[in-house]
Amino acid sequence: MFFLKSLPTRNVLIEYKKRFPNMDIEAVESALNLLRQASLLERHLDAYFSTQGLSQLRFLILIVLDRENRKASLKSSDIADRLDISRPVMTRTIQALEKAKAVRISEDEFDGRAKVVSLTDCGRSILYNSLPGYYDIIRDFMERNRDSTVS
Amino acid sequence: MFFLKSLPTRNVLIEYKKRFPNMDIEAVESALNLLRQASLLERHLDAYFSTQGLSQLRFLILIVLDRENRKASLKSSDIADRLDISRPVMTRTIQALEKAKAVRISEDEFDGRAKVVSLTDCGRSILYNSLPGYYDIIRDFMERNRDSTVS
DNA sequence: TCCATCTAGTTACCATGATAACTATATGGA
DNA sequence: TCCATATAGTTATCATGGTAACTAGATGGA
Repeated sequence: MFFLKSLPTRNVLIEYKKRFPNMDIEAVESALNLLRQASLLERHLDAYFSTQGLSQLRFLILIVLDRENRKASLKSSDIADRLDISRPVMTRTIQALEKAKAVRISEDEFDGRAKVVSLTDCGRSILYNSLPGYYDIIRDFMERNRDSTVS
Repeated sequence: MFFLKSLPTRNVLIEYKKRFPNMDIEAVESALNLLRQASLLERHLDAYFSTQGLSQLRFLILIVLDRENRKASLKSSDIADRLDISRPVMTRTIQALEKAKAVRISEDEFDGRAKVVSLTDCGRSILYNSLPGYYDIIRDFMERNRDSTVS
């Protein structure tokens, strides 16, 4: 989350550059724009997900499972790796998803330490019901922000 | 924070579009790229800020104060508005900054409810010491990612 | 084979965002 | 003037990210 409603004007950046000459004005402008845009989009998505009983991460877990579930169930740690997220967060989140009947957690038959996660029919409907709204938010957001874009 | 290390390929998106025709493939690609890039940059910045005894938000508060402190001290709620952040978070964060001697909190002379926040010399040095490293991270990041850019 | 080391998952705890509900003060219309 | 309502800040609590340290199981070289 990055906030700063009104980004610094170019003049302000030029002032800072006088004192900190290693600053790259274009890079800073693009970076702040990137951070701000992404934070706004994340807020829209988070608000939407919470109406669906989901969160960013829960949604992504369902997406990953839907994408690769047919070949085999995924180990919890594989999902964590793919999502670039810590294992404790993974544990907590898949337990919440299991409680919501969206995933099934079972023992791995080859590795006694591992758990495998698979999507339930219920989980798949939650995901598929949420996707149209998700795509609408993205389309509207990208449309509205086509101009204030990141280089 | 948006994770998903490897974004969906175009083929995967095309598959989803068959089922969810309201999806705009270009928009989804751009949006996921935007979210991923911003999350990576935020991670770099957060890691850097924590070496400086700062956080994103503490840094931004110092920046806002530095930018506008000369004309008058800022009310806590004005900063919260500018940073688009909730007041409880503001309360907690300026109290932490006060404890670190980076800001001074005093009563507003016109409004008995309000508090005004101003940058201390110590706070200004913390900020100015952190800026060169901050600009370096941004420059390097934007350089490395000039190609994988957001439309 | 056996032990050192690695890995999967969990637990405990911290950081930092949010909202709801509270207190104290300000403000404006009857 | 006085009271209803609005606003500033705080407190309590939740959500969701992280790391450190733990348990249990896997693995590979002496």
